[in-house]
Amino acid sequence: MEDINKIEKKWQDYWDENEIFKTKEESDKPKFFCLDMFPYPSGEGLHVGHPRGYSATDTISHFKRMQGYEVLHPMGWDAFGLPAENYAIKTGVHPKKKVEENVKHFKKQLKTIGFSYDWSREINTTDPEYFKWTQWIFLKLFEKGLAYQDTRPINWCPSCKTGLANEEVVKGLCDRCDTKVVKKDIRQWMLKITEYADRLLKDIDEVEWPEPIKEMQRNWIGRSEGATIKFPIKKQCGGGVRTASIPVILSDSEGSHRGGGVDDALEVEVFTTRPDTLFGVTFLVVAPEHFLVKKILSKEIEIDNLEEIKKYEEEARKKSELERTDLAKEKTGVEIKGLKGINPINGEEIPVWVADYVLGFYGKGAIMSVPAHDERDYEIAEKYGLEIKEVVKKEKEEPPYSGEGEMVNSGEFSGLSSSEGKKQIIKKLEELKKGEVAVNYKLGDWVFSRQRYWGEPIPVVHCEKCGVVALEEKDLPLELPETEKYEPTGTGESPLADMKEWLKTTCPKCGGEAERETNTMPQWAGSCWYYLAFIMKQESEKMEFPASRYEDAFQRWLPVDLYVGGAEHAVLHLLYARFWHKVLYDVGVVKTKEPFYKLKNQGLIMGEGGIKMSKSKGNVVSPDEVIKKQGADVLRLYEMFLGGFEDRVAWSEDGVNGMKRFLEKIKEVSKKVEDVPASSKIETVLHKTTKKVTEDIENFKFNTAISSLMVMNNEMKKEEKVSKKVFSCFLKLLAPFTPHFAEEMWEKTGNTPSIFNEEWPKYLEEKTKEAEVSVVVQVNGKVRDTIKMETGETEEEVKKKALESSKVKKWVEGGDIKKTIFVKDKLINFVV
RNA sequence: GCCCGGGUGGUGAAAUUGGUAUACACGCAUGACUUAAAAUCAUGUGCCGCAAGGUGUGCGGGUUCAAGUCCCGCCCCGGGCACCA
Repeated sequence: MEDINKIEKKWQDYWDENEIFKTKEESDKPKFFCLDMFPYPSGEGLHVGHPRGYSATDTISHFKRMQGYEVLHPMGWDAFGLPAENYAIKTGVHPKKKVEENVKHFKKQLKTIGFSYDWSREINTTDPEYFKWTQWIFLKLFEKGLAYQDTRPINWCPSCKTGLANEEVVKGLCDRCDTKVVKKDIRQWMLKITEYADRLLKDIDEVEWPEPIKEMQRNWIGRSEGATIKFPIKKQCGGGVRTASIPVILSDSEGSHRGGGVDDALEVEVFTTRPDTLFGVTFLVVAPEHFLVKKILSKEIEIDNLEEIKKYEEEARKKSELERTDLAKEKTGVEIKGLKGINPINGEEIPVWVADYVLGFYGKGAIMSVPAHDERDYEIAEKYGLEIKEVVKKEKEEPPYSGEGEMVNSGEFSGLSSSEGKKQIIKKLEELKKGEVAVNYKLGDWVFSRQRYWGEPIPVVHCEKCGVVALEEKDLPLELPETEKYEPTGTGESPLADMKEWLKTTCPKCGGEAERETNTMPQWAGSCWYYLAFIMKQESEKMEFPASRYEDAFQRWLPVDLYVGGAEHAVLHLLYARFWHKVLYDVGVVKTKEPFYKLKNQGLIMGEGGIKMSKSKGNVVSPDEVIKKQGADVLRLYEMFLGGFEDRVAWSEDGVNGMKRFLEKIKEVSKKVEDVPASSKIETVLHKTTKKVTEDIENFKFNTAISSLMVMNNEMKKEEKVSKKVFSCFLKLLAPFTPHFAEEMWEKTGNTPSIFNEEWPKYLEEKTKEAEVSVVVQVNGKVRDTIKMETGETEEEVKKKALESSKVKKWVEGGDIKKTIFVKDKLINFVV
């Protein structure tokens, strides 16, 4: 068994020494950029999930190289982030040191599997040489006004002691540690990803990605078209004496003085996608966070039921976002008594409510309620006995009817279609200065700062005179200070804030005293542009400013032709990287709109029996073990064979053994290889197999490609002598899956290494057809016999021969043949 | 609730897109080799039936000479989204 490891090592060294897989920058060949999502080098090392994706890209890289492409197939390390830092806190070992160790281990593991990476392009996000570019891109974002500071309540993980981006919060929990996320007011750096929302949405149509991932990005961006509409708010005087109440227009106190005109009157603005239902509005609802509620609580606005509103607001505040958005719970709300809203289209007075099903952070934090045509509004209206007014003709459905249709009870707009009505009502509102066309997004700006040590320092200083000043290109990289204290403070300040010496600096603008920014970048920063780094990092050269020196290389290699990784990054890395790429496009650094042309997600590998692999269950399979026992090729082959690439699959120890057997059988066949002409039968098999393997690799159907290689091997096994020419072709087809084994067999059967310098076999369509075919004979659609015929036989001939068969006769006798269906070389069906 | 996937032997899975359902592999059974076991090799292996034959791709209908594949109505599993106005 040790043999296998030795042989594999032999070939790995051979490839290294002869630079077989090194990407040549000067090359006339067409390019192919084949990229894996680079790993976080964790202390645990590789698990079997990693090589699944990596084997696929490696197979494709070999395949493309043999087809005459210059392939860029690199690997690197996404090494900033919490695990190394947490380890440092526990042990005092500097994260840098831990990362170095982990990288070494990871790299060794990957090398043992024999992936054909061009290691001269290895990159690491924590190298100053690397992150000075991450910082440089930040400077570009800052220059363009896309990076800004803000203090607002953001998601805060009390366990990680840092702020989080929206994308990192899943169902109210921190994506990495599952701690309940809370809201916290701290100073943050934000990136204006919202400015790119439309382009991120539009351009996703142009890339070849799995549809579910595209859909997730579309949903996350969440564009909706509609209108904003302003509802004036009036106070009803006279408290409980309703009949005597006299409406008075309230002024907006933010407009300072009372008694002004209509312009500074208090208004509640709402966002709606259905302006066509404006006549059906029977009440307004504001979120508990709405400024109207704030004004009521601060007694700026007097109402009749302050206590009730106060209580409701308090309760809403206590609820987590998760509880707030739990669809199953019954909706609640309280009327704000003493206030009325005015429908701008018809002057109708309507009640105003507070309810926590309206979310403060979406749209305007307030809605116009149309119970006849919205489920949520309907629920509230039913519960509290509010008016329900139908304004869209429905066919037969029970209320609420939320579809579109002919407008009714809508004054001059009655009779219009919803879509036409939308336009006309918006037009009318614009004339009245009470509304306008609006587009709303779910996507929020990206909370970009983290209050932790192990990340890229944000390259700006705070100067008393000049404010926030960016560092200059020549001052990069801005490195992290050396320290032994990595603990997060938990106060909203990063541990860097305590490092006085590092903190103190001079302002690049005025030269006066200044302090450095103490927040660091999130882990996503480094992975936003790493694919570019692989292009820049040629021949192990350092990546140096200015950016313009890489223009030609970017032009040559972009976009990434194939990108493979897990689906879990759908709205994180894959969205962030697209955003940065578009910014770099605007800056003129890159010339393609999108970074990754084709994306494939590998399915999860489960443990034996389909149970999730986990340490606690003790069913984690280590790739090292498999390699040691069976060899890297068996591991690779098995991971490609065990199911559809994108499907979830379960590991099976027995299945692994089957792969080993397959390779042994090939060895047996190789003993029969001689310089003899190929039999016509095996010639056909070869052409068929070549066709199948070529097409299957292109379509990511590795499992069936391998099975067709097994079929071919079984065929060769039946032959007395195997033609060397045929066997050599077979090895070439096999090589992308089991590179070491193929190389060894290649040499053993008298060829000159490397097999990867060979051309990919071609097939001839006409040679994939067999001389003899078996034609199915059916009677009334049921198979009764199969007959051997020469390929291309006519209907007459087949019919004649078919009717000779006793098995067929038996079923045809005693009836007339009413109809005969004939499919050439396949089937004949008699209808009796 | 909505949007994607998917449901085929004992198991992982194939099926050229309407044309022999279960390729390939695992497992199992029997036999050979062996003192024995493992490994290996050979043969068999959807189900019912001694056989002829029947039957069979989640369930119920339909179209067709012919349906795993197309149409209609359900059920189940996986993933995503989910009070987004």
